[in-house]
Formats: sequence, structure tokens, C-alpha cells
Amino acid sequence: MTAPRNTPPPPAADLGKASAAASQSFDLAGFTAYRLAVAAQSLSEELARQYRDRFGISIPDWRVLVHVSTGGDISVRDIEARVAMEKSKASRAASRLVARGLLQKHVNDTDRRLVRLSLTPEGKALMDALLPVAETYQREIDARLGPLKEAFEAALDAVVAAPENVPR
Amino acid sequence: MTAPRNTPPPPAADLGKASAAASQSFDLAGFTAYRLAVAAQSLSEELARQYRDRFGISIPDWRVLVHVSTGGDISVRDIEARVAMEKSKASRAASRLVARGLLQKHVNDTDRRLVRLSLTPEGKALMDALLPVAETYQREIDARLGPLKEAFEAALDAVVAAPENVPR
DNA sequence: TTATAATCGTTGCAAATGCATCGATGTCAA
DNA sequence: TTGACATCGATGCATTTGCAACGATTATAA
Repeated sequence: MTAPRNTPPPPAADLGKASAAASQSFDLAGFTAYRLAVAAQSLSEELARQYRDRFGISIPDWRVLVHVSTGGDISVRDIEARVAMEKSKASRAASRLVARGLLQKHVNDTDRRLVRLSLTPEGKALMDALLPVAETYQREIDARLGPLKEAFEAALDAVVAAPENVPR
Repeated sequence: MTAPRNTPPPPAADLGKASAAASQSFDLAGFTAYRLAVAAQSLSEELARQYRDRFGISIPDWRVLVHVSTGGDISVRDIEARVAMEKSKASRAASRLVARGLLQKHVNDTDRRLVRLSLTPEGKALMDALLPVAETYQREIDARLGPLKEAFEAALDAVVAAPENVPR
């Protein structure tokens, strides 16, 4: 998606009268889950590309790093719980980061099943380089959103809201 | 994520005084790209689970099916262009669906590099079963959003907006 | 025309992913 | 205390993914 040039509404042709019979036409553009997925991927990729090209950091790596740097002594379990990230994904990301000398693992003496993840000095240094990029990017997003930001945040909360209140 | 029960604010402990020195604490919850990604994954999974369990259809499968059923004669290139979906991903999804007898491939006589994808009768029948599920789900989302929906749509547009206007 | 470049869909390959399972550790009740 | 069960993090394995090719076809320009 480096410069793919949006689809010039090319052969689009008929559309509309088509898909006559059974399968009534379904407006994908009006399908929120889809639009959300596309938007999320678009945003994530913008930042991920920078992190990948400039620092060799993937999205799972980045999420683990941020969590560890924010929370102090974080376990793999914590990451799984707070982020939408599979246990094994988090575990492997952490191992990668340890192998690169960015993270340390210690056993939690209170509960020796747990791991305590923490940044090494190299990890801290990397975060010092990474965070400004993220913050700049966030400001960019804020600029795009403008006055819509508040409603957007509220909508994101609402949309993820407990499916428990909902007839299943 | 069948019933993961949101993180009960458990050992959260200190947090706040922590992360003292260098790497200033970064508020992941305020990071739009992250929140968007989590929300999108949550929504997609809700629907994907139904499609997978009840129809054996994955998300790439579903996107290809919808595009083909909406647009008439669609090529792999069209899918790649209009959806945020890799060429090879689209190609493989299409091949899977052909193998299952849901899609047909024809060569485009005008440009023989292109493929014309279209639904088989079985494919149409499947879509007739799939679409009501999607529509019900969309109504559910609409209910969650309520009056926020309009702003949400606008925000999604704004956020994806051309990074070309933006200093690179 | 003919040579060169671009585009389409597919595929080989390495890496990433999700799921189930494992051993180690911890919890709880009998 | 002991035994059954739960939880944590890691890993084996099959599948999926992204990327870079490739052959086939078409477009462009010399």
C-alpha cells in the first residue's frame, strides 16, 4: 500500500440494477464492522511501517513494549488481558524482544508461574525514540479528526460495549 | 475470546507514580490507532465466529463473496483495490471458494489477464443465508451506537483521509 | 513492427498466527 | 496433608499471511 492510487471508479459500470434476484445487494460501505476494519488497518499500517523500517519493530512488539514501559512489572498474562492479543502471540513477542536485548524476564517470587517483564536500558532507549513518533502520529490523527474526536471516542466505547446486555 | 470476562481491575496496584524517568508514560488508551484496532478486531470477531461456526467461511472468504455478489463481474484486482486485502490473499480466497463450488472463474475476453469472478447457484444460496446474519448484526451495531452513528461514520472517513495532504 | 515496460493472477517460501497441549506452579477442599 | 483442579507461559503443529518472484498478457514507445 505504498502508493496504490485509489480505485478510479473504472469499469464500475451498471451496479444497482445488477444482482437482481435472490442475493439482494448488500452495501458493504455501510457495514460498520467492515469500515472499522479497513480504517484500523489503514491507521495501524501507517505507523507500523515507520516502526518496521526505522526500528525493526512489529505491531505485537510495539504493544508489548508499550505495556511494559507503562505498567512496570508486567506479565504475559497482563498483556493478554489488557490488549486484544493472544497469549502465545504475546509470549513470542516478548521472547523476541528479550533475544534482542530490549526486555528482561524475571520470575515473580510471589507467584513463580508469572514472569516479570521489564525494559533493559537498551529497551528504554528504544522507547525514547519510539514514543515521540507515536505521539506525533497521534497528533496527526487528532488533526484529521478535529471536532469529531470526542464523539469518535465515545462511539468506539459504545461499539465494543458488552454484548451481554444484548439478546444472544 | 469466547467469554473472556473483561479484565477486572485486579492487581493494577500503583501505576501512575511508576515509569518515572526517561520513557515518559504513554497513554495507550488514548492512542487512537490502538483503540481502533482493538475495536475492529472485537467487532470482526463477533461476526467471524458466526460465519466460521455456522458456514465455514473466513473473513477473507466473506469479503470476496460480498464483493462478487455486489459488483457482478469482479476481478481479483478489483477486490485488492477496493478492499484492504492483499492480492495473494484475495486470490487464494477466491480459489478456495471456487474449490468449494461457490464461485466461478472465467477469463475476461477483453483483457485476458483478468479473471471474472461470479457466484454459482450454490454461492448465491449461501449469500442468501449469510446476508441476513450480517444485516442483523449491523442493526445490533446501530443500536449500540445510537445517535453517535453519524459522527462515527464521519470520523471514520476523516481518519482514513488522504495522507497526501500531510507532510511526509 | 518490435523491443521494453507494465499489469494481472498465481505460487514458493519464510515468517507469523491460532489452537491445543504441556510441564511447572499455585489454589482449594476433603 | 493430600489430591483434584486451575493458571501461567512456552511450544508443536497445521494453517494463514506477506512478499517477492514468475509466466502470461497487454500497453507504450522507438
